[in-house]
Amino acid sequence: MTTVGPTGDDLVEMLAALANPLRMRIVARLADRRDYVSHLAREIGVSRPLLHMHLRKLEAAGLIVGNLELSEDGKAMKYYEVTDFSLHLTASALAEAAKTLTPEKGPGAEEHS
Amino acid sequence: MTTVGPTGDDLVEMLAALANPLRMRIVARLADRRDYVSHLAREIGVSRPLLHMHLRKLEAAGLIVGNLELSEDGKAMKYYEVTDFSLHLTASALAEAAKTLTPEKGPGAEEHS
DNA sequence: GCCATCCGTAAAGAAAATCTTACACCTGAT
DNA sequence: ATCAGGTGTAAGATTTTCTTTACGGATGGC
Repeated sequence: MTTVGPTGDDLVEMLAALANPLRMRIVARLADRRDYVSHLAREIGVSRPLLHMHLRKLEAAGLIVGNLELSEDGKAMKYYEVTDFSLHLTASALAEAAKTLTPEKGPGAEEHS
Repeated sequence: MTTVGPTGDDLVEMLAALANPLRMRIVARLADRRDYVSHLAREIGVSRPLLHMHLRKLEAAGLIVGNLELSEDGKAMKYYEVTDFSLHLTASALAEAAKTLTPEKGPGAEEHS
């Protein structure tokens, strides 16, 4: 059985994206229905710049996707929606992912010539 | 179907604990076999105080547990091992968890008497 | 006594994440 | 022209997380 899943680094990024109350709420809202930035900001009660930042992080992790659309009255609106992610986290799954983590930036242990 | 799972806040804590390369490696090691602090620190190549801090975070999240034991030669050694956690992360699972998140510390929206 | 192993923590510095405020741009309606 | 609504981003203050360095205490063997 080789489910492959995301690399260790990608997994860390996804987990980091979800490990925040505000972002968890954002995902929850978008899971119910897609929405555009300004409206979502009002719904959740956050400033637009702040929401923008969190959306970027969620999108970078591949948990949501946004695309710019034009409303009938010509306004440019960016709609976000969740992707079909599904992560099963167990100790062994983590062990598997850990194998593909970028090696830590050590103090440059000298490689002999 | 009511799988209940952890509360939103607990889930955030667990995800935050796992969303770190070093801690992911720690869990990976402990998933293979339990170990005590000093040895684990040498294996992973980290200072003991640093490892200690990460272990605390993982334990606080309920992902690992440690207990102090006495080796034959009388040394006190703290052994850590992983717990049987299992988290299934999907958009709807997140939406469910988000319902039990602690309300944000708002600027104290006045409660009318 | 002195050294080696184990345990822990406190204090201070470096780095990263979070949040606010302010700005700039575009479109349609008044 | 001005306003209302949408978009985005940049700079700075604040907070949290990560990391190092320096301590302290306990045990057993030389």
